[in-house]
Amino acid sequence: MPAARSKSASPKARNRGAREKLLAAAGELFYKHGVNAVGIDRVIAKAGVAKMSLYHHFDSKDDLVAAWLQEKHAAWMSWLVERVERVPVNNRPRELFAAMDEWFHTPDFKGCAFINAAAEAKDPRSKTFQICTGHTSDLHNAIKGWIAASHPALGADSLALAAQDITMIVAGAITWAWMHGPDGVAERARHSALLVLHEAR
Amino acid sequence: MPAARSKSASPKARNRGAREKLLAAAGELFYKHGVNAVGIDRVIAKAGVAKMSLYHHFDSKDDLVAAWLQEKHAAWMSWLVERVERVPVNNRPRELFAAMDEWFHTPDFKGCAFINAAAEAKDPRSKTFQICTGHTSDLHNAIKGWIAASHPALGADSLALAAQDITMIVAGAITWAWMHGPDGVAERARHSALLVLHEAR
DNA sequence: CAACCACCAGACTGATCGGTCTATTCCCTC
DNA sequence: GAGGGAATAGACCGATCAGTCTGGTGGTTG
Repeated sequence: MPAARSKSASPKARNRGAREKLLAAAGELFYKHGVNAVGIDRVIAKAGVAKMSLYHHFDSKDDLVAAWLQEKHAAWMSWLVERVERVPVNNRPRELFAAMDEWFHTPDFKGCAFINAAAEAKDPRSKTFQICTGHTSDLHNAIKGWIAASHPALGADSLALAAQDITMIVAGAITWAWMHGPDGVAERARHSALLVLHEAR
Repeated sequence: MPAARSKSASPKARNRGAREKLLAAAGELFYKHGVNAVGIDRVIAKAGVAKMSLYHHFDSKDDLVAAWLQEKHAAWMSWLVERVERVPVNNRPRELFAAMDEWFHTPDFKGCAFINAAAEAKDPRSKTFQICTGHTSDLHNAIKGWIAASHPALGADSLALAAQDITMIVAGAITWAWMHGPDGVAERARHSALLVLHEAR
């Protein structure tokens, strides 16, 4: 969750970093209000950046949206992976839901940016939509890795199915936590997921 | 799923039904493209109705959106209830997922209109958002009723929790089916839900 | 017949949309 | 110190946004 603010993404670090400011502002606004509800002018105002700087770094609004989602995807996944994989392999499935619980209680939590963005995408073939489905696919793969490590006896098929089940449970929990509040949601999801996992063979 | 086309909603049935045409057109467009991506002009063009007729029946676009969601909520719930409750009580939990599977494979399926609309709502206190959360709450209650009938030994607390678990699983399945395609998704969700149900006490 | 009412077509408003263009300034590197 | 690239402010474009207003049509009802 905490934003990784380490090094400039620009190859040469001599500019004043309009790109980073744009991505940060766009991220906040798009996540909070939705992609279609936020105009270019509002983004550049929040970023404190000229409009031409935006179109210098990005081809279009869609391109900015895609870049934001790409970045967010990388940040979110690496946060989760780091968070989950610092506990022993056997505890990782439960740790996933501890991480979810923490995330759900973040002050600015507004559900899954990728599910939300996918809901606004005009075309399933758009880059935006592809990134969104890629996000859930990557999450599915990460979960598969974790339960493979904690349940080495599972065959490849059961593994993929159990991982899908758990990914769907996580997706439902995120949606529920956003719409009805975060309390206890991750705990319920963990309960369901561990049942699935326990029963897998 | 099939639209209930029975009687005119207007108290006096002598008009030509611009309101119904508007709700039908708005429903199609809003569900398919998202609320914020569809303008008033497109709605009235599709409905074949004058702009003033829209503002005669609805106060604003938000009001039209709310009316559409209300109507859709009522239609969807009554479809599901009718579908599930025509099988014996013991089969109703599984029948829920048979209904989901059928719905997921509908040609124009684009996920849950209420989850999608909630993602676009500008304010959690808006009427739109309230209808969306109300929708999932009503679904939760319906599920609670079904598992109460099929598992009469369950206490009130376990009942509510199990129903929440299953509602979250359904929500996750809807999202997954929309983003990754409908095949087999309901089957996986049913599997998880029946585990939850079997283990509830 | 006259009043009424739902409905129609379409012009119009002010704001905002995504995006382009010009002109200027700053700073870094040859 | 000259050149170049990244940044700036802000005017401008046509399109579209939600919403208003005028004026007219046709059918129903008193």
